Amino acid sequence: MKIGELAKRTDCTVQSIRHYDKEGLISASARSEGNFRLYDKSTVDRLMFIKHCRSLDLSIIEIRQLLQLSDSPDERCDEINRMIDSHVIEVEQRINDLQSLRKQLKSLRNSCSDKRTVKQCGILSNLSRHGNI
Amino acid sequence: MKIGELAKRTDCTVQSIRHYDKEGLISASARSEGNFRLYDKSTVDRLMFIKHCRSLDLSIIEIRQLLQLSDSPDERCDEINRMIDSHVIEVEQRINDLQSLRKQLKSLRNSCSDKRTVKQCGILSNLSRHGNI
DNA sequence: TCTAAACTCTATACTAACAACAGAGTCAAG
DNA sequence: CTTGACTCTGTTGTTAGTATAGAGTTTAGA
Repeated sequence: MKIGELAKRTDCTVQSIRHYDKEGLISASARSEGNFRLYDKSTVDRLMFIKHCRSLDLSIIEIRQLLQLSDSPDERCDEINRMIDSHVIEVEQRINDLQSLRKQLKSLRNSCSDKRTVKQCGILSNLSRHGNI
Repeated sequence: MKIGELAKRTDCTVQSIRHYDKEGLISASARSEGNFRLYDKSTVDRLMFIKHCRSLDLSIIEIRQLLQLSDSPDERCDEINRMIDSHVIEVEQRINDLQSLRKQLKSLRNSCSDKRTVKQCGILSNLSRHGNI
């Protein structure tokens, strides 16, 4: 099948498929006479796997590792577990950062009511606490 | 003062100051004979303001708007309030997304114990639920 | 006065994961 | 045999810087 059909079947854009191709996550089983990428249907599964991983925000590098690991079915899967563990930690760190950011923004927002002028704006004056901008 | 001193006083890197300069957030009051940027001390405050905004994850575009607004002290500050409001909403959206992501990753992680092989790995098999990769 | 170190300049490439083109070529239906 | 849909490669843009390269400037000490 050509790239357009693969895109439809997996609900990916053609561009992102080409991107994954260039990054080596998938590869065309052949090229047509006119140089079109030809994929076989196993690529649909592979691409769904990639999509699933991306939806979990795994990076292309991490996905490449997973795909490589799946080629060594008899090795221990510690690496996979570790990858997910460290990913969870990263996500939790980002959540914490954002929650603290949210707090700061909320308190900043509370320092001004609507219907003031820029000159009186509590937000602006808080943002420039130590001097005139 | 030259860019190095400004960097020290504000705890910014020289590069990022040049970046803000290029983006029009600050500007050198003059250039030395040898083409070095010369800043006056009001720039310290302006740069601290910018740093503060960046620490709240406001974009350079938003900061530029704030700086422009501060030049019109008698206008209403609605825009500023709205900017912060929408920023809070964005942050909250990102937090929600990440929390759902965290849940998925946790449950994925629970599908595999350490000390299995890749072939038996619950994580990998979950990631490729609908076919072989 | 000379020189070496420290500083600064511009310009470019790099980061992640694509999206959005341009300009060209290919293919299928009518 | 043409037209429209599809595909190709390559380039640029996104964010907010960081990290160079290679050149020029300034300052302190000998």
